[in-house]
Amino acid sequence: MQIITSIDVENSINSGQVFLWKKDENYWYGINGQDVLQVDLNGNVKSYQKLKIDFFRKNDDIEKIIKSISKDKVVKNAVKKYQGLRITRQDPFQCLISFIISSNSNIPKIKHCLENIVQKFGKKITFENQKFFLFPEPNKLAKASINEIKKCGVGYRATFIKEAAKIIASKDIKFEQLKKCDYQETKKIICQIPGVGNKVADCVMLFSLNKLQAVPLDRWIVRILGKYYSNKFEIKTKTITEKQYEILHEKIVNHFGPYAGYAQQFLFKMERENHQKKWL
DNA sequence: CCAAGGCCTGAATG
DNA sequence: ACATTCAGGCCTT
Repeated sequence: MQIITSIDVENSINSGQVFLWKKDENYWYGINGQDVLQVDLNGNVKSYQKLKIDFFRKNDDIEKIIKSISKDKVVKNAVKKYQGLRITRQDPFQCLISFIISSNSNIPKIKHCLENIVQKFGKKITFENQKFFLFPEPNKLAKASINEIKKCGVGYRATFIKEAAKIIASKDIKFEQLKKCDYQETKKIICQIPGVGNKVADCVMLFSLNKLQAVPLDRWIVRILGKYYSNKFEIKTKTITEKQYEILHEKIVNHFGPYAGYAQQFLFKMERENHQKKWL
């Protein structure tokens, strides 16, 4: 099989990983913490803060990863069809808040809420002749009132957001430290944050803390496993308990290997496209 | 350890 | 129209 190592920005942005992104004729623009990224169609990134960040994980050995996860026909097809789809390396705080908001919600609404949050609490800047709002720093959301946060449309998640921001602002949890910890240890720590359960934790770990074996098991992935992998991973109930989540994840990593998170992203993309679900 | 119910909100369904 | 249902879950009982 021929593995193409270039990046498909469109597929990567439109795969449920990020929300504060928009496109004009030539570029994608995205908010990433205190930074704004301008990305051309080849995945070349220009940073507002002039940082050299590897947002699309170009430094990953994608050829090795694709080979590693290509364990069955289903992923192989997804990988082939959505070539160039990459896992992103996001600002952890923004990623955390984004996925706390994501729970029991959907992409258009998550995007809407996050846009309200950056407008209300983020710093306004100009980059490439356009106005952007940066993502608010933890301290800013930690000090905000629950009601102010609620006005962004996040509902009961407002308390989670404030408490999460307080934990990060106070440095009780340090993302830079978590990047050095292993999967299990990291998960145990971030699940202590209110509004963060198994699924949200896996999103934060996969998309911002370099844990490529993290596999967010949302409704879609559970559905996919039931549909294409019923012989390998049997799922009896509609909603899976914490224990079942743990066991299932173990089986998945057993099957797909240490880059299982990549496999998950390809499968997720495939099934959502098949069902013509909306992206950004 | 598991099951059930509640939760903000808005778009989609009937 | 208007009421239900549902959506990238989590938390409490």
